[in-house]
Amino acid sequence: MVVDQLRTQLSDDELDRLFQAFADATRRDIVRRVTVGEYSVSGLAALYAMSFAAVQKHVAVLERASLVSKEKRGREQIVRANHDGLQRARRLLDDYEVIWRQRADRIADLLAESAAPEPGETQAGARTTNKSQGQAEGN
Amino acid sequence: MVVDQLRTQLSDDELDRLFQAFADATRRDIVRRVTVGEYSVSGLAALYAMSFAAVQKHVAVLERASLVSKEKRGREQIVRANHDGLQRARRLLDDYEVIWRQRADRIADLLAESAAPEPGETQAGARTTNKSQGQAEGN
DNA sequence: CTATCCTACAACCAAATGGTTGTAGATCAG
DNA sequence: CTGATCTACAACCATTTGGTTGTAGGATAG
Repeated sequence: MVVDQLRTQLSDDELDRLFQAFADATRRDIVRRVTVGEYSVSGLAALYAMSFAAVQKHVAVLERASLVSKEKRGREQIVRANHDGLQRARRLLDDYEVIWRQRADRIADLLAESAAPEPGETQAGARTTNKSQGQAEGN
Repeated sequence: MVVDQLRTQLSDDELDRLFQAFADATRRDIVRRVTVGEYSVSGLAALYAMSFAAVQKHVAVLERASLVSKEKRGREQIVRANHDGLQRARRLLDDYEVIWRQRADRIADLLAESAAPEPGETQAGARTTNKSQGQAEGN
């Protein structure tokens, strides 16, 4: 029951690409727009004060992050939202939320027990007491 | 009723910093860890195969994104999670979700009406019909 | 007091990012 | 066929990012 909150199974690279894709206002705007309607790449490019090639790159970033997909239609390339990517990002943040709440619960438990020094499984290991505390375990 | 889903009122810069902060596996790990327990900066540094200064920079990125905060305790600097930042990120993705669902609803409506060409408020404007479609409006 | 530990910060470097212009291939209109 | 449009991609540039090492200052242990 301890591994359940990380069910999403996204690789580090996928998450890097996902959040990196969101870390730009133009790209967030593109995502919002193609969520509402359909745009060609040039249709999107007309919306922003930058070159066509720049918007093309933004779309490419979103595509690598699985947040949008393109579909050729005649001579245009239609960009549409990929809802799965969005949901995966949400799920990760939800996982953090779950961890946060578990922590709150655990603190409540500790306060309830108040003094029952169950050895070997306390919340220790967090505070860096001093030397030789678990190295490189988490990378 | 159209502005309600963007109640979060986060500036573009804040959102940039927020998502940029999540766009690195080491930083995500730091957030996860300090959500569970308390770590000093050097305690965190001992966990990763990189220099103390590098971890220090990661923590600084998280701090500028309002995802963690530091508190001086003796000669150590304790890093702890800032739940608000996390919640703000979640809320933005939730907003996208709301927009997505509204779009689904609207498509359903259109399919229901099937043919009732209510002028001036159809879903057009999205497809880039051809020339002179709303430029620079969104930036 | 002295040595050690934790932190902060500057300087530097390679690679990635976000933008540009230019060139070239497809597709559509006439 | 010809011209206009939409796209893709290469090359280039400035800035940011993610890492390093080195120096210096404040807090603690002995």
